[in-house]
This record gives sequence, C-alpha cells and structure tokens, in this order.
Amino acid sequence: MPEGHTIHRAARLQNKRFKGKVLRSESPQGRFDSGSSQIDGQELRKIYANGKHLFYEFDSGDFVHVHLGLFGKFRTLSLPTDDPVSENCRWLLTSDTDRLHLAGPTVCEVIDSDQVDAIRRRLGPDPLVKRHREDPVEKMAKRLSRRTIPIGAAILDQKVLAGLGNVYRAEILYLIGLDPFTPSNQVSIQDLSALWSESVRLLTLGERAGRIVTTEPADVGKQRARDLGRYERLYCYKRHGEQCRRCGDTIRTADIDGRNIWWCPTEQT
DNA sequence: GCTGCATGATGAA
DNA sequence: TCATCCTGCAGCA
Repeated sequence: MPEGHTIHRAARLQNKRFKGKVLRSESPQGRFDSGSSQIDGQELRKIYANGKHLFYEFDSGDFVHVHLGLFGKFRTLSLPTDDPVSENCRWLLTSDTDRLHLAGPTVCEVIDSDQVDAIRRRLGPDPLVKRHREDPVEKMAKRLSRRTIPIGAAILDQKVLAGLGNVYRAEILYLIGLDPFTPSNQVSIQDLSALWSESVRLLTLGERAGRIVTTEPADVGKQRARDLGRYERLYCYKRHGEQCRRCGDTIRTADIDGRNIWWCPTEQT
C-alpha cells in the first residue's frame, strides 16, 4: 500500500528498530547480491524518507535506495522467530534483535550521497517533510504554471508533489472540490494552497494510522478510523456508480494518463 | 487453477 | 501510447 505515508511510516518504525545498529545484510533471492554484501556488517546510521523513496545511510557513506513501486512490501519481525525467510526476499537486514524483510520493490540499489541528492532535488515538495527551503505552494505553482495537463495528472507527477498516489489524488481533489480535469495552469493559487494543506493533513493522519483515512467523523458517524470498512474510509476512490456521501450525485470514473480516477461532478467544479 | 488487476515508474517507439 | 518490471489476491471457472 505504498503512497508517501507508508514510506515515512516505514522509515520511522524501522529507525526505532535498526538505527545505530551493526547489521547483517543479505539477498536470499539473489537479485541484490552484490549490493547487499557491500554493506554487510556495517552500522546503519539512519533511514530517510523523501516522497516515495527511502534511503538507508550506512557508516561507509553508502546508501541503499529503496522504492516499493506498486507491489513492494516490508515485514519486520522480532527475533528469535520460527518464521522462515520467504524465497522472494530481495533484501534481508538482521540485527541481534530484529529482522527486516523486503520483497517486490521496484528499486533496491546501493548509491552514493551525490545520487541521493540528485533524486531529492528532482522531487517536488513532500507534505510529510516539515522544513522547506522554498515555499511549497509557490514551488508547485512554478512547476505547474506552463502546463495544461489536467491537475489530476499533474499531482501524480512526483516532480510536482512528492508522495501522493492514486488514492490520495482522488480523495484530496474531492475534499478541496476541484474537478480533476481542470488544466493545471488554470488552478488558482488558493486551490493550490488548499491542495497542499489537505495533503499535509491527510498524509500526516495516514502516517500515524498506517492506513489511508479521508472521511470526516461527521460523514461516517462516531466509529473510530480503524473500525471502518475499506470504503467507509474514503469518499470516492473506487466508488464508481455509488452516491456521493455529501450530495447524493453519482460518483464518476475516468482514465487519466492510464490511471483511474473517481470524482463527484457536483462537489468538484 | 487461471486471469486480470492494483495505492508505481520507466524506457522505447 | 505501449510494454515492461516487481507480487498478491479477488473473482471466476
């Protein structure tokens, strides 16, 4: 379930277990053999998250760069355990007390600090990063000013905004009442500002909860977020043909750049 | 058991 | 715009 909140949460929780420890590094699957052996036996300084990217900094100055893509998954386990390591484990990190298991990532590679910087530089502002050199809304506006692609396509572009995925895209545009087909350069600065603050609010919530929840208590009653069913947590994602929770109009769907989006034509103009 | 789809991204055409 | 890579599971026979 990797959107930005998953990545930042993984960094936070993994730092608790592995930061500052000397680690055994292996690739049971074999596809990260040379990389994993390069850092075997080193101390992990810290794990950093940027957008959907993770960087594991080791004592030697090497970094392991991980991007989960659509299918990548982490599993952490306390040791000792009887659980066998699965065959598809790309990267296995082990301390004396914990085990980290990575499967199915799009990227898992050893890079240097210059390469880390290059990746960070090309990313847009990340709603889960607290300090920004440049005002994030202005930065987004700058990167959108000459573009006529639909805003629904633009906010999945990680150079514009780093960390949103297909669920948050649909939900955030719904919450700020913006039609996903609005040309990017026609989106007002007020709407961009709302887009940013809703991104910060919702990804922060998601990072804490470990799942994407966008519905407000007023719309779902008094149930706690974790007790809500999959679709109770969301307003429009994958709700094609259902009634909009707020106005009763029918939720529509369309394809934007090869990804499905869902929206309410009354709430979003 | 098989098929297709999915919260992602890239590189070729 | 398409094909490709990575994995898991829902839906269907």
